[in-house]
Amino acid sequence: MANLGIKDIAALANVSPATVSRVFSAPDMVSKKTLNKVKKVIDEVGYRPNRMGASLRTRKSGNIVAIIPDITNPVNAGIIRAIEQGAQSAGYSVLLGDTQGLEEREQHYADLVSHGQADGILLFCSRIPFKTDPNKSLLEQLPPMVNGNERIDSDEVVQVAVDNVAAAKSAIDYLISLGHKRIAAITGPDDIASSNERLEGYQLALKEAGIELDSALQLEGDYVVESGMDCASQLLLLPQRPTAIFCFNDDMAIGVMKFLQKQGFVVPDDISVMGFDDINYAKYVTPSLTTVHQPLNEIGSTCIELLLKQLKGQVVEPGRRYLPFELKLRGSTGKAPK
Amino acid sequence: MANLGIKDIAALANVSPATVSRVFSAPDMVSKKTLNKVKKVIDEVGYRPNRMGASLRTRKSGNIVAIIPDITNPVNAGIIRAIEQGAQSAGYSVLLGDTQGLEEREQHYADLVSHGQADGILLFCSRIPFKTDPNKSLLEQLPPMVNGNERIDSDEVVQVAVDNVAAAKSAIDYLISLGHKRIAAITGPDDIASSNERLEGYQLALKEAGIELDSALQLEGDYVVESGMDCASQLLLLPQRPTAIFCFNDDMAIGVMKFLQKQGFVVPDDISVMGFDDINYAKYVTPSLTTVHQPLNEIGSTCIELLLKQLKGQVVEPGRRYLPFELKLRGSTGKAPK
DNA sequence: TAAAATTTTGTAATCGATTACTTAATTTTT
DNA sequence: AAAAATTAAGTAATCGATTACAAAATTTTA
Repeated sequence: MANLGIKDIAALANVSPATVSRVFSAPDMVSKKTLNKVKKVIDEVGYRPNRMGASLRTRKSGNIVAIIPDITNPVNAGIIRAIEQGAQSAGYSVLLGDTQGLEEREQHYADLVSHGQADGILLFCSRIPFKTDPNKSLLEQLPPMVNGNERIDSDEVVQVAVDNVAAAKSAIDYLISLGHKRIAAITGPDDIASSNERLEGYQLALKEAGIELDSALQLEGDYVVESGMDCASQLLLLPQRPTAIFCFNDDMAIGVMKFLQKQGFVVPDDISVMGFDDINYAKYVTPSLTTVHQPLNEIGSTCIELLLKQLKGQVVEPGRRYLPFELKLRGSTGKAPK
Repeated sequence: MANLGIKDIAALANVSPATVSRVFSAPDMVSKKTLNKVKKVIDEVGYRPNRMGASLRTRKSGNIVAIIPDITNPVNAGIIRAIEQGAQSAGYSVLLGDTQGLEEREQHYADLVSHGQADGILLFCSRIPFKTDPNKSLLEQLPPMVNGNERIDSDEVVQVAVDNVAAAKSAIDYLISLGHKRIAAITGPDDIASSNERLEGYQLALKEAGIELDSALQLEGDYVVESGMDCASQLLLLPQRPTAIFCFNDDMAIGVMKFLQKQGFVVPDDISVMGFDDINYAKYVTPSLTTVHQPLNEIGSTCIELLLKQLKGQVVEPGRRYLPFELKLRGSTGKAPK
């Protein structure tokens, strides 16, 4: 069964191709009688309009591409799920661009737009994957795009995220309120904007509380469990150990706890541990992990909403939009030991 | 800057559109001299060939669609990552079809193929999302497709998975070897084929060991942590408690452990707990979780490989391909108490 | 009921590439 | 150096829809 095209349907129903097209795109422009006639033919032969044909003419692919560093990261997966949902109900499909953090791949996926294979970009990385002309304003060079969860250093980009500075600060404020003074931070890689923002919040909170910064308490991790373990072991070797460790994601916090426990420390009695993200398993480790909750669903749905707006031709004010974080106080943090 | 098309490039370079086309698709069919001439124009004006135009003509979209019940499930995410990798390096893009388990959505995504928006399907569900004509053979009605990780009841479909029967059986064999006789199973929803297969393996192992099946020890869960907790509480109410609990995924096993511990039981001294999947966090819960490892990367890469083969026009023998599972013996299982 | 207004349908150009086929240019053979 | 063989380039049809515009049919108005 060679696939039938709009012209075949038109012939079978004794109408013009234009009419068949209108049956789909503007059914109330065609009379009841012909509408039924055409519809009948359509489902008799099982006709499906070819999207490539339409896309070529309309210059809309109906796809958006989501560029993310790693889909196995539960934070990203949660966001993507919400995006997929929103896109689907607006008639869009989502192209998954898992980059493994490689710039080359970020560009590859961004290029889908210039090839007409996608109409817009949801970007979860901290660099702009285009060669841009520094003479012109960014705004007029970018395709419809929303930057989510990460930070791009430009106020001409539409951005959606949690206020990482404020979130980290409020995490540290909480630890300080428990009496902690020696508070370590295990950061993410230093080319990740959100990690740097969290670091800023950490330092801000300590300064405000009049606690001196100690660079020995600031370690760079890479967001995986093992790296939490490594950093924890370094911290334990310090002449003056921290009484609390704030990790910039939950995975590292889990690694820290695991390592401390292996060494015979009791969390939180000896050392408090705090994470960031509030992944599902944070509740179920032992002790349950105190952490900063990120509203993944809301992040995802806001991103897609703002992108869809742009795709409809509406103007979206560039700049950052902050979504509310929430401290989840659980079992891994407690009063500072004296 | 209105976007330039192949004709514009041809005009600028003083060649025919055919030649420009060949610069991309068959560069060694064009002479060095013209090749350079055309290439120069191409990157002077930043020309990007429009994929819709090409797709329309070639009837290949360059997309494949991955239909999965839930991207936030780490098992699915791991598989998808491998798929994305393989697809990308073969020049394909992946459309993400997260269905939330809804048949309607499965169909929606499968339809992308009949609309020419995707060339093939990677299906991780246990039903075929097409209306099929029972008179003809399935084989000739299906588009290029691979069914992964789940089971479809037809030997005309290309399938890739772990042998769930054997995997579950060997899990139970192991528990039996530790002296357990009262072994509970917490299954997945009963419309999930893989769950039913695991159940089969469970029952098979018990029978072979001459242990009588006890329907009170077989509870249906739904693969989330809370459901593990619920089922655990039911099992504890039994007059004769199990000494080991085999959960059909790790999340439920984590829930079971958490609940048992809350009730003051010691895992594994009082009750052993075993999971299935070997998600990343299985290693990091306390005690670490004994489970059945699924080779996510290999599942994903095998799926995409078999699909790409079909897309290249090669014939792929339908039927199941089993990938090796592995028992991960960790801290949550131990000798049966006497 | 004829004219005007409105609704419905049709015609044909168009989107941007690919490719079978033809023609032109170049190289090889004799 | 002419003929044959090979390589390079061009011509024009084609993929399947959409849509501006024109024409026909229908309804409303006077």
